[in-house]
Amino acid sequence: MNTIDKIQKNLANFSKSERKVAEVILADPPLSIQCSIATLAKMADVSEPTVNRFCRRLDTKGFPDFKLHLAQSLANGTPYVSRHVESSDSAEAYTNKIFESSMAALDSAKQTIDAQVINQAVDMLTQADQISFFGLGASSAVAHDAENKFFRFNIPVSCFDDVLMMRMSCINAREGSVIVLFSHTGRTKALVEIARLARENHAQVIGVTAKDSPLARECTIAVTMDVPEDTDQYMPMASRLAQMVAVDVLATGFTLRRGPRFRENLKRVKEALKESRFDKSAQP
Amino acid sequence: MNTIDKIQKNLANFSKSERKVAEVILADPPLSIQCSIATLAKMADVSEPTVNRFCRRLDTKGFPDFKLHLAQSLANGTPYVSRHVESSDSAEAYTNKIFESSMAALDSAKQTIDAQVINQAVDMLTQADQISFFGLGASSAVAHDAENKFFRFNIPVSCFDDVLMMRMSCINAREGSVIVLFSHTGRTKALVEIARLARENHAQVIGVTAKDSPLARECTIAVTMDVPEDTDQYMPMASRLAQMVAVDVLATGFTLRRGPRFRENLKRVKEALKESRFDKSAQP
DNA sequence: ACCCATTTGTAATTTAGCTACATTTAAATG
DNA sequence: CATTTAAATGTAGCTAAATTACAAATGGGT
Repeated sequence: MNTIDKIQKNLANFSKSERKVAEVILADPPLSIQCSIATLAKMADVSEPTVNRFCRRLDTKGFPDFKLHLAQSLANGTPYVSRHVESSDSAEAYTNKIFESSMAALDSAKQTIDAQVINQAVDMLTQADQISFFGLGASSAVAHDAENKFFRFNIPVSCFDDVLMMRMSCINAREGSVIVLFSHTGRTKALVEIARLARENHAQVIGVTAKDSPLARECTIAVTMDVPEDTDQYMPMASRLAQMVAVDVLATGFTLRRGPRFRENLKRVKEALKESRFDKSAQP
Repeated sequence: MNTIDKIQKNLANFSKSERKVAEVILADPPLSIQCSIATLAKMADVSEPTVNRFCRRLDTKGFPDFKLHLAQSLANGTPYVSRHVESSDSAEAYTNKIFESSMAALDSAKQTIDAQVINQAVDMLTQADQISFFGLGASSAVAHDAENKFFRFNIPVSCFDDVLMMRMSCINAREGSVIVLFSHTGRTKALVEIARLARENHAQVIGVTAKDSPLARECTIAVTMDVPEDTDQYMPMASRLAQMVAVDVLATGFTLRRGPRFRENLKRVKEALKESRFDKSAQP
């Protein structure tokens, strides 16, 4: 798929001259796509047809076609460097890497999320009398974010990042209660128990978590996404982002389902916030 | 940035023939990048130089360069339809659109963030005796997230999403205190006052906020990013994501600065969490 | 209706990329 | 170790694609 990866993978299969071409391209891909075949050949110290043959070996029609493919690999966030942060990285380097890997994670989440499940979850949320958001650790921020979002919809919402409070909340759950649980791994024992407890008390449970995890199995609906977690970091990064975007998706589905009159209400909430702000034109 | 959007936006500015070209391209962008200038001219029923002029009007060097830009726009899921959610959208449609616009927002943030400023902020954070994270509204979730992240570093951290608590915290600030403020607009009056108060009490203030905003001016260091907020939504979405990634960047810079022994400590924190999880192999 | 500015097309020029063939290099076999 | 043969690389010529310069046409404004 990715042309850069493809080149790197085939490095061994290339001939000596072709490898020279590969190295020149890998050294600075963005430069390469601006070069003509002649300049690139000169840079790699090979002949033009060698460059052309190199392109063909990568299943492209020729040099221009190869550049097109390469350009796509370089587009929008697709990192052309290994996206793991190295201890020698400059501020610019790790900043870019983290942004790029975050985008890649969202792309992966997007590709693996099931719109059908989103639809069911939105259904459930729109029919809820009351919505609670639970998250522990890194996911607690996501739960807070969800509370903030759904609070604007003028329905009873609550949010807990504490197991005991979650428990108490579950015990008081009713038929119309919907509980949304955020967990990257879906293996946090406490949360799995919470999910079970909630269902025993007839609440509906939506889990935003890993596929086929213990938590997913305990939920009424499991919104699952594949997020490549950068395990080198010892900190969950990408998963919270994906969960937050999932919240955005659910919130958006919610407003769409509620219709235009409801969106007017949202507008009023936003207007109400304006007073607390400095005017954009005024220079304080 | 995005070439497709650029074409659509400039449709009105184009001349009659140029618009013909634009329409042919928009009708099937993937096809266009495979065409030569001659075939594209024929398809649009214009002359070749007209196509060339069209390309130049979009700030490209010529037709081949334009194709490169177009190819990038088409890459990795970047939608070549407008990414605003419509009320008629299916679950799949709005899910994709939200993920895509989130990625685009991060890309924009990445391009406008200043690594030099990140570096300064990391410097400041590593020298802090104590770090506090403040955020109101949608940014409160970001502040919580930051607290969670920096808590793992085993330094005194706190987090407030309440103006009164922020005030009290500022009054108790000392030389070594670093306060990180999150605000998308940078115009929330309360937060600007907090920043001033903090500085009056000799705390160092890092603002993750909008460029040239009142808040940015009150801070010791302002980490600013351009994030195209989808104002149709009446809810901040993209900005929180960008802020969270900024937190990741700062946290990463922090660990890198602290060196390898420090990272060992992080590993231990992670190991400690394992006990509270279901084993991946065990099927409960 | 005429003039000027803008737009569009034609034809020529330039440049880039590709093909066919020659040369070199390396490998394999007697 | 020599010789043959296949693979790899380069050279030169050719084709097609893109650009430039200029001319024709269109359209607004006086």
